[in-house]
Amino acid sequence: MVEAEAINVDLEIIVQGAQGRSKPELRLWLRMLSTTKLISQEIRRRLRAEFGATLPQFDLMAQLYREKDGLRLGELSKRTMVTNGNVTGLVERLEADGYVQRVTPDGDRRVTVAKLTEAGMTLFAAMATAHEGWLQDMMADVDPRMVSALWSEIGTVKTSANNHLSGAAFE
Amino acid sequence: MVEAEAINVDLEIIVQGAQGRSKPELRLWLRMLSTTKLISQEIRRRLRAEFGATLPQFDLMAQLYREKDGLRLGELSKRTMVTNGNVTGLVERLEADGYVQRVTPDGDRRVTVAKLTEAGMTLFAAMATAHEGWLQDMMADVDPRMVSALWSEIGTVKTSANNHLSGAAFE
DNA sequence: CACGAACCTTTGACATTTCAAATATCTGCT
DNA sequence: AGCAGATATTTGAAATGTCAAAGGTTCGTG
Repeated sequence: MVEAEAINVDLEIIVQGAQGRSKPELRLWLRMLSTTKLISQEIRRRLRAEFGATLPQFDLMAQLYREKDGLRLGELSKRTMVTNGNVTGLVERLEADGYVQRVTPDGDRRVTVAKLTEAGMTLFAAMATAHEGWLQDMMADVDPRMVSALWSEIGTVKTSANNHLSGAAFE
Repeated sequence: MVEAEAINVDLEIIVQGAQGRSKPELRLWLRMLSTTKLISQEIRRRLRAEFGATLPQFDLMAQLYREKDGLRLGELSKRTMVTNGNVTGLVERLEADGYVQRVTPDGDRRVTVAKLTEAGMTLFAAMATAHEGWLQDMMADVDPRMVSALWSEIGTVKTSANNHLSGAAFE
């Protein structure tokens, strides 16, 4: 009944829109958005299926994994691009699951530092390996040179966007 | 105290990670993700500030805007890449606000078709114009040729990802 | 026509998300 | 010491998000 190819084609047409009369920047944006959504959802599915974890949890643990001494919640918030209040809940649940530990340093009692536990490190290491594989798999049909080129070009986009944020640039 | 440039640089370093030893596909993915997050958040802020609307609402209305006869909720779900259950609530709220109308066609009573109201069309038209401008603004520092190139290259990535989804490809 | 399979949407349980307001703590200045 | 302002986190309300299960409805076939 339903074939994979038909689905893919539909998705592309659907998200892009039947008409091609939009400005190039808009077209690019819509394609960036649908592509990251597509890949994100696949990663989400696999994280859930294979590790019982969510993508935000994975992201958060990734930051803690490379800072063995832990990070303040505010730092975590910036690095994961997630709001403060959100980090609170994420860390709470990860702590309940035993993957993260919270400590308030003596020097400054306003601060909470989150750190991976042993179990957290073990779990993350496994997830990270799988995660990297999934990405290589999903990008298998993209020429390595294109991967590099894209990395650099998207950097340009990012810088441009960063320089045109409403709150930034001056003040 | 806090300068915009410093923020931007930090963000880049932070999200990318201090070490550059990951596989190119992973690096590209992280950069795609952080860039779309950055732009999404800016669009979200502006939609909220200028129109009191949310990004998912905008996305949903965009689909309805180009299908004047309306769409079934299942279709909406596919096009917005959002789950069925989620669409239910989104449409409910938009209906409560008077921007969308729900109808069950006579032919098939399982189906619900969502349609923009007059107010919905008016609002969306205004948002769409602004939205397109924001994107041109945020991508102002990207060479038009690069915009085109990116559009096409990201298409390759998308196709590749689509062909390597867990559920797709065969069966 | 009846019944089981397929289809479409909703519901319910949770997790994530944002924003704004509230808490708590620290710092600098007088 | 003491207080205003800056910092850091939590909380609360509302929206969005997923998934799985439940509700209806329609369809094909016996």
